[in-house]
Amino acid sequence: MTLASDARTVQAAPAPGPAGRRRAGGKVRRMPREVRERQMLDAAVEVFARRGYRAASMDEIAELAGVSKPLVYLYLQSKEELFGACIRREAHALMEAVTAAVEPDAPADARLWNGLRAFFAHTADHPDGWALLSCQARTHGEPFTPVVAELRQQIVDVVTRLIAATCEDAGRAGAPADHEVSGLAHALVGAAESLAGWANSPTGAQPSAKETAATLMDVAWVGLENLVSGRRWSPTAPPPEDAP
Amino acid sequence: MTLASDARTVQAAPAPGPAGRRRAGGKVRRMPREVRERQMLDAAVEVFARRGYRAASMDEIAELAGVSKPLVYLYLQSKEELFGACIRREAHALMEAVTAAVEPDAPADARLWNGLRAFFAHTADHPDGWALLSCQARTHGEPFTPVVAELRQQIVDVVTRLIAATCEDAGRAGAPADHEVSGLAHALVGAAESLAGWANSPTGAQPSAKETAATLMDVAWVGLENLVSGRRWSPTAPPPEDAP
Amino acid sequence: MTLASDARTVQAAPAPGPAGRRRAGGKVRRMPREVRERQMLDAAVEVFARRGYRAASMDEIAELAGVSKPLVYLYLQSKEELFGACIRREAHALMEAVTAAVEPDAPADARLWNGLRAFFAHTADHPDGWALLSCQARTHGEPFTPVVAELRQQIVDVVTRLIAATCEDAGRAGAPADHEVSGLAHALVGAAESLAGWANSPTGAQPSAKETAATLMDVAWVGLENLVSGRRWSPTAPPPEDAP
Amino acid sequence: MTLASDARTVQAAPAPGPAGRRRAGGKVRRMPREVRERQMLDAAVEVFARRGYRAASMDEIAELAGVSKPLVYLYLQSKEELFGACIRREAHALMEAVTAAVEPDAPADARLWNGLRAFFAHTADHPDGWALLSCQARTHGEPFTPVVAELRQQIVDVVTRLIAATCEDAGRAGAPADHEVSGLAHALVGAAESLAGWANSPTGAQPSAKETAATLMDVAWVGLENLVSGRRWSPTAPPPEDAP
DNA sequence: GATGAATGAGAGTTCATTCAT
DNA sequence: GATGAATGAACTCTCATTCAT
Repeated sequence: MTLASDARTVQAAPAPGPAGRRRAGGKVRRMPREVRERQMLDAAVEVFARRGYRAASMDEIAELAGVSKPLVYLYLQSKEELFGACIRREAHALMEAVTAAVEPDAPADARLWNGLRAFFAHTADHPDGWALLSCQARTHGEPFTPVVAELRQQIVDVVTRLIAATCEDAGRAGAPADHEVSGLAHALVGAAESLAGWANSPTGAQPSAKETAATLMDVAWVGLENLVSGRRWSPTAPPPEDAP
Repeated sequence: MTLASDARTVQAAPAPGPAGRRRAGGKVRRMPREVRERQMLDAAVEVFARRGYRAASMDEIAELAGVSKPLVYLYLQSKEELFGACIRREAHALMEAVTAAVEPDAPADARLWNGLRAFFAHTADHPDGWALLSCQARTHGEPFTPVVAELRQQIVDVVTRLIAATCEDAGRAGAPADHEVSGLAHALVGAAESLAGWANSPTGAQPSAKETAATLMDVAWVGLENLVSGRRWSPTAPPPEDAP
Repeated sequence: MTLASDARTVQAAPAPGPAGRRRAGGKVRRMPREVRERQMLDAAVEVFARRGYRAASMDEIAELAGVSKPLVYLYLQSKEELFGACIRREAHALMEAVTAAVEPDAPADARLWNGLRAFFAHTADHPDGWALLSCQARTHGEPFTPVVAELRQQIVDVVTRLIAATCEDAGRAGAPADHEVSGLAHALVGAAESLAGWANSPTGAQPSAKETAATLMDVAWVGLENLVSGRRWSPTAPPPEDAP
Repeated sequence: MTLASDARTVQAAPAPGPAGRRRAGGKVRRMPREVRERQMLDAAVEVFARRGYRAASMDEIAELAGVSKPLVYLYLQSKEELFGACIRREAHALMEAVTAAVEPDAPADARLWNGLRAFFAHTADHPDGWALLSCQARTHGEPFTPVVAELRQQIVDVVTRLIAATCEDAGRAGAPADHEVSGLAHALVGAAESLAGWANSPTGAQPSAKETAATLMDVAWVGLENLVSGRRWSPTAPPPEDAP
């Protein structure tokens, strides 16, 4: 699992290198471009997550990255491009983490289980990246909305495929319709998102990724199995049909 | 059910009223403060939802509300207060809608079912309000985040109580621990939120509130029942314990 | 002769008005939009003339106009639009001044004479405006170049018509070809421009517009008459034909 | 006639030279300083002419010259110095071209004629240099204005001497006063400048240097002769003395 | 000698906010 | 009560210029 964003470098103590490469003040200068760029992306993800796209200022990003603003522009062109680069990197990292954890030949429930664990583990490790993908993604009106929406859709698609696979593992009778599967996928992803936020929130029990995944599996898997085998919940005493 | 935001007034042709209340130019003046304020809030919700908090401009809000900018400030103090007022109004309306639909004495599944239906119906009817609550409000580290967090907590609490009630309806054996209940509640709320967004998204099947609620009930209720009776999912072939 | 730019207001002491309209500091606020706009244009013409388009800063313009920068943007949109407005105003004023001085029914030489006097008088009175038209106009690469070029062309066209009229007043024989007339017009305008600059330059005799016009008439009119009647200068001892 | 700017080197494929002076990459290194400097000046003249002083960027100049930016600074100190060097080189080249064409012992009209032809030929051959001298340099109140002003004064002085010589060739009667001569010289130079711009402009007849010079001689020489012999134009019906 | 890496300073532009009528 | 006039502060972005290798 090679995740670009694993190599966080913000504020990280740089490799000392030979004596003389440090200034008296301790600030290392003249890093290779690749390293600087990663530092900037790290800082940008953090600031974008904390403030939102509009409220984030390039000044703050540059300062957090430990470079001057013009350098950010030199390497990453504009605020919009910078944001796009952040989104792409974080989405890619998350997808990598999840797909790497899912063995294609395992049974459906094992795949879901492993995928969920990887998802919760990754979002717990990269809360800022997850904040970017889950919150900023839905903000309307900004020029990058389509990009984010597409990356989010990729995640939903993976889950959709998982559920569809589950259906195929089971018998055919009463299999849910396509739009039901789609709805389920969104429900599952939403539940996972919410749990990720809850698990990472400072208040509360701070459960591990495994516990969180188990909680979700407990409630979702049986429900899924039920659904797949055609059983549905129905109101025992059907409510009056007044509401939409 | 008296929801403030039901009485949308943006751009609506005002009731003419007695002669003399209109100017020659056709613009109605001297509306009662309450009405003006609602107009402003309606406009603000729309603009905030469309653009996001930072990108929304007071100019656009004032223009959409049909009033001058200083009046907006006279009534609502500042952009931040205005946003807070929007959030409070929309949150209150949503809570009202949901709680009004839940009969306290009904069985647990009926309460959940009715609550979900009301939730999906309301969010579908007030997409701007829902966009505010679900997206814009979470983004910013700004001072209104607590308001939204509180609303969300209220909803989670309601659901938590529902689940707890379900547990009590069932026997005691294997009842989930408190933190499990909490996690379940968050999962359920997240699933509902995600479904609401999906159901309202322009792409896709545009299911009715009832269908959406059914989708969620199908997967969640059986899972809940299972959980309540102490059954858990567990990996049939336990994966190697390498991950957290 | 009603020239917009005659009513210069930069730094002008504003009409006092009733007591109480001045602040203690003496700065008058809340002028009608029209007045403020003229102030800004005056300041902009001065700064653009002094620094050139690119080197002129909106800060300096705003300060010279005695207003804040946002007001300049509120009224005049952008630097480019502001420059365009300056060019248009100054070109219009110059054209007005010249055409107003030329009686259409007068003989050709009288028209040229009066036109030149008006030209020199106006450029002497509005050196900044003239600097804008004559210098900035030729700067390449800027987005407004076509506009300035067109306005400059209008001036050349007026002179061209004057010369053509002179030709018609004279007999037909040996009348100069069209492209010769065009060249003459450019030569005359260039001479006038140069004289205007010389007449306004701090060094030297500071001749009046009338004297300047006389100097130009002395050399140009006889030349013109000669040309019109078909006489040309030719090298008495023709130089070897090696040069282009 | 040795004009520095004749040896244009921009983008020119350098003479290969002995093996070993090229790198593997094909880029020639270690050119003699003189050559490098000329390349830079050529590039700078082109970019300054195209964009104007302020809009020209050192990046673009360095790139066009095919060298790195620090090298430009090493050789030419600063943007301002670089611009000054361009102006000086182009001004020197123009003066050389004109003075080389004027035989000191020829009669006055021949000297004027040859000088004008050389002027128009040179400006036509070096449009960028001429653009620099005629437009960019006048605009700015910056420190290189004196350089251009001095060049211009040199030209005016030459013309002034020509006119004075013409006066001496003719009789003394009615010879123009000194300030008249000065004015005439400015008018002539301005006319020539304007014609140079017109002759080089993309629109229009694109006349040759000889034709352009002839056009100017036709109108100016007779005027000069007239003036020298004391004849003046005067309004046949003197206009009312209302204007300055 | 030549250059990739880096920046201080300042540009145009926008916006929430407040007077003074 | 309602508004046209006005601004301080901040933002994105660019550029001439210099190190350190």
